[in-house]
Amino acid sequence: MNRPSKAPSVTVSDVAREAKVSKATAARVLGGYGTVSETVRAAVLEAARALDYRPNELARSMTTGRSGSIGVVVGDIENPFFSLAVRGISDVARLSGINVILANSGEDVEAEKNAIRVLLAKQVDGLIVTPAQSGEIAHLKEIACPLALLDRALPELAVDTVTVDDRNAALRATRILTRAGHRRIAYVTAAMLSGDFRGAASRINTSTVRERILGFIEACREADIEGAERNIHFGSGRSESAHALMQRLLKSAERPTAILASDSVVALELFKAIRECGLSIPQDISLITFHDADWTSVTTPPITVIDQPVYALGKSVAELLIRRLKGDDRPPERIVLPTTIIERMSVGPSEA
Amino acid sequence: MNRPSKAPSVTVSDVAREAKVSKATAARVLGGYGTVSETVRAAVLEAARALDYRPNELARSMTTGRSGSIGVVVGDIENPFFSLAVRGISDVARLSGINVILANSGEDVEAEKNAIRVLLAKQVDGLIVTPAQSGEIAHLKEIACPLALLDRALPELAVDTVTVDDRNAALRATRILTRAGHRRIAYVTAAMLSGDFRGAASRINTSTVRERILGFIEACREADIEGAERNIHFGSGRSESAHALMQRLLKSAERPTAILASDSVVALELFKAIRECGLSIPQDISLITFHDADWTSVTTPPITVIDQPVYALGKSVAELLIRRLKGDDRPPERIVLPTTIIERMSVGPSEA
DNA sequence: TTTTCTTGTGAGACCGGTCTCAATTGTGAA
DNA sequence: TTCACAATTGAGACCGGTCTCACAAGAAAA
Repeated sequence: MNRPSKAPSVTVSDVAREAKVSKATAARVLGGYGTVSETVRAAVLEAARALDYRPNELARSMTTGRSGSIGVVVGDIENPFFSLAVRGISDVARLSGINVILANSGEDVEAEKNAIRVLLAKQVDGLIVTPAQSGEIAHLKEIACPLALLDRALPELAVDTVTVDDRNAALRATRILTRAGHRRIAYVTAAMLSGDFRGAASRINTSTVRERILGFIEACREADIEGAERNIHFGSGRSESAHALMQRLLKSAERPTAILASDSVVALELFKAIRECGLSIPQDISLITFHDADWTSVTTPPITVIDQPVYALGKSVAELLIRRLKGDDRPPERIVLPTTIIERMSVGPSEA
Repeated sequence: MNRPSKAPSVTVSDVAREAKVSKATAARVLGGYGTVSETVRAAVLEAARALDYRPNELARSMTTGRSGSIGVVVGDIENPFFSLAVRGISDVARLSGINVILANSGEDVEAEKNAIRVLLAKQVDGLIVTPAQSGEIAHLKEIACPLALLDRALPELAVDTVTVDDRNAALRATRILTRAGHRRIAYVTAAMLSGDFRGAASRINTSTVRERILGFIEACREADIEGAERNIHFGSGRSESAHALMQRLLKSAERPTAILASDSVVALELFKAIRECGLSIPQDISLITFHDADWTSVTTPPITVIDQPVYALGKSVAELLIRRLKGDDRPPERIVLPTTIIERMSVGPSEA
């Protein structure tokens, strides 16, 4: 086995010769199209078995124009949020006999562009993307095959989109914090901001980020907290700089008494940073995070989370995309899935 | 944008016509092979730009026989162990301009067979597999392209393989437990066992599982613990039945005072089950797990783990496979990466 | 100046399938 | 018995690239 060189693969012609029929006929039974008599069908099948014929999907795709696979571009496959969503996508795809080519953008637009280019060159039938940045979406606009957006909507892009009710989720979560008496509340996200923020949330194009911020600000406003915009911290992923940023935040005189984290990776980093600073949850600081990652229930204290239907998120985009692949041409749909908040033990009353 | 129907894609011929050269010449500059004069090259490039030519990777693959992509079949992409290994693979692949088609086997042999069939039909240049079961490997033997094994070796299969020193790791971890005075120690793994076990570890074909068990038994033997074989529990994944199995284990009269878990997913389930049973770590029960998953350091108490170089594991197999893709034909290599144990707070002295 | 290489280019086969179209045969209807 | 029509089958074009081969032209060598 394992001859790295050429695999003298068996083709339809070989099978046809063996079965003593024309290439066209053999192709018909092997490809499962057209009409063939039972006798001939049996003969061809037998010949195929004898020769151990395996169809060349590439050749098939070339003529049909369909490759039977979809491309998925996510920010970071290591983030359990995406792993789970991808599972949802894969499961649905498998049921339709479609397979998934996965690409990682690392939340970098250039990598994203490149991944899309490669996937398109591979003739994927459709694409599911979690756009890394909001500013640059020209490359998404010019995609000539069905496209669906996962978790992050782009208002300028009229395509199938599945998100969660981020704004409302952020609003409710923040309210839990304000009602516990907190007034110095920070929102910490891994998202990068292109350009300057200065409170103009409407300028943020990525829906997920914008909506959450709007919800956060709204809750703060309800509680008469001013300048909530200043407590929004971008770019807090798993990097060195992010860690430093968190340390600075936690050690500042204006240290927040409560934090809302945009995903479980950020939350875990925050959790560690909080501990490193000798602070404790929820006495010194309260924490709520998006995504009910599996570890959030086993920490001490367990973390209050915004439970997003992540698997369903993946499942839904995949269904939307596949439906479109099958020729459906309704106007683009924007599905918003509901979230629930699981209150655990990481929120305490404000000391201040 | 987004016409789901036909994309009247621009071909080499179109570019050739536009540039007023032959198809062969246009193909030469577009494909980057052969020799072309500067003038003509510029003209073709210009025409390609004007027409927005995008190569059809499929067509290219068909003639060259190489698809420029490798297939990766892992047990469960949701398991952080695999996500991280896949990251390692992707990163290496990207550097070589190769992309990765990912498939999930769900640790099921039939799904694995199917995934491999599909990937092969898509003409992947090589395969990286984490074999789900040890018994059935016929489908792996007959793979006609370079194959590399990730994390699990198969002695009968002479192909490039990268694993960790499972036996030694299990040995050292178990010793920590025996030296703390534990005598009722359980090894809990998600692996399924085909057929009966009855202590004949040598009958287990999957190296990872077998080696760990051997290391575990060896350590028990060193400490004069008899019947360690009876304390090995298979099939403890994330399923309902697994949960029931854990509950039973923890509530039995012969409840172990220490547990070694085969991966972080199993460990997390165990951690929850232990808590549900009203037991505490490390007072009532000690716990060590394979894989330094990120959450293991934030629980109370933090978990002692066997730190596997997961990213390097992925990186190495990918390098091995790609080297072979490039024509290297040395005999198959079996790389064993070292592990280290990170002692945290989940191991205490035995009460018994 | 003639011969021998290079170098650049075009024509056309080929990869392994799908699919159109025409030809052949068999069948029930007229 | 004759004809329209359905069912089967084969021949060959085609998808969009790559690649071999022959040939022309200019450069270097004799």
